[in-house]
Amino acid sequence: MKPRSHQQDEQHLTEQLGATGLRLTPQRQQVYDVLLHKRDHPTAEEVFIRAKKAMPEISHATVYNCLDALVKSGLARQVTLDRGATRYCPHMHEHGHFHCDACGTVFDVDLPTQAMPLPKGFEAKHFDVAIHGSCPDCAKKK
Amino acid sequence: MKPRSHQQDEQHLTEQLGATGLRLTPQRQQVYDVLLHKRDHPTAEEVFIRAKKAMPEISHATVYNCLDALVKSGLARQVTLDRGATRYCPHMHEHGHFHCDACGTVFDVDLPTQAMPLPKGFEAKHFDVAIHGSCPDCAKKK
DNA sequence: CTAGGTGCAAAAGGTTTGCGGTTAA
DNA sequence: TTAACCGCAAACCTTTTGCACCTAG
Repeated sequence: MKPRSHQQDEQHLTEQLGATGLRLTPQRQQVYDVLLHKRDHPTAEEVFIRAKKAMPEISHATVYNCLDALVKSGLARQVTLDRGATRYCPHMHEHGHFHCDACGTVFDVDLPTQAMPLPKGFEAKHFDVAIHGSCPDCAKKK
Repeated sequence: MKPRSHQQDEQHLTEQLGATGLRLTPQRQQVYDVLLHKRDHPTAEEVFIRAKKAMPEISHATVYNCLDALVKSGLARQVTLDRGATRYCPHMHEHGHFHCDACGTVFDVDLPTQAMPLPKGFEAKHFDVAIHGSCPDCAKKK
């Protein structure tokens, strides 16, 4: 995956929102920037905290609204790893998430989901794969 | 997978709880019965409602406690399909869940998780695979 | 006797909603 | 002008916790 330039990100954001009938607002731009800047699968609360640094008046409700707008526009994805808060990921191609039980880090992993055989008649639209275990660093330390 | 008889289920329950240092109580037995009886991946609330029919004095807290006990003893599994309530499944071999977006039904599906290639150094303990799409019936109706 | 289990009610996350006010097309 | 959006606060839903009582080992 080739990284997009900042300008391209900006344009992509406007286009994708527009195609969904949504406006580009400073808040949505800010929330998207937060997601792109550090791709560590933050929760809505973490996005809120980071966005608040650049935009102190932003509210929880707006962060949720913006994240929803990004998800609806195909610019971000919700990631559910456990019963805790939903995490967000701006990495849009089909992939899974590896969660290290020891250090808590979430890694993006490519997975051959097309190769997963389903019983006859089932039509899959989206695979949500969460893998729990130890990341290389933590596996070594054990 | 060959189904266990009622008596075998009972014995299995006692053994597995015992091995985890937990007691067999009427409530835990009841909750386990609910899970075994209709394997439709109920939420804790649904388990509560069903258990309450046979045991009207049972409480929410106890249902959560019992479900935890079953999970800890390896008799049931938590299933997370969306941001909604956690579902429970007494089907213990490694498998995934197919969620039909149209009718809401959850299907157990066998998956070759061993075949999923992970980057070097990662050690997987558990795969949590949720697939969203249309089940055969709903796919036909479209 | 004492550790574990139960039921109740209150609290604790995480997320959504209602509403008055603001802004962009 | 009007539909979309914002911020705030309250509501909501799911799950956890504190506590008094009970029961099995």
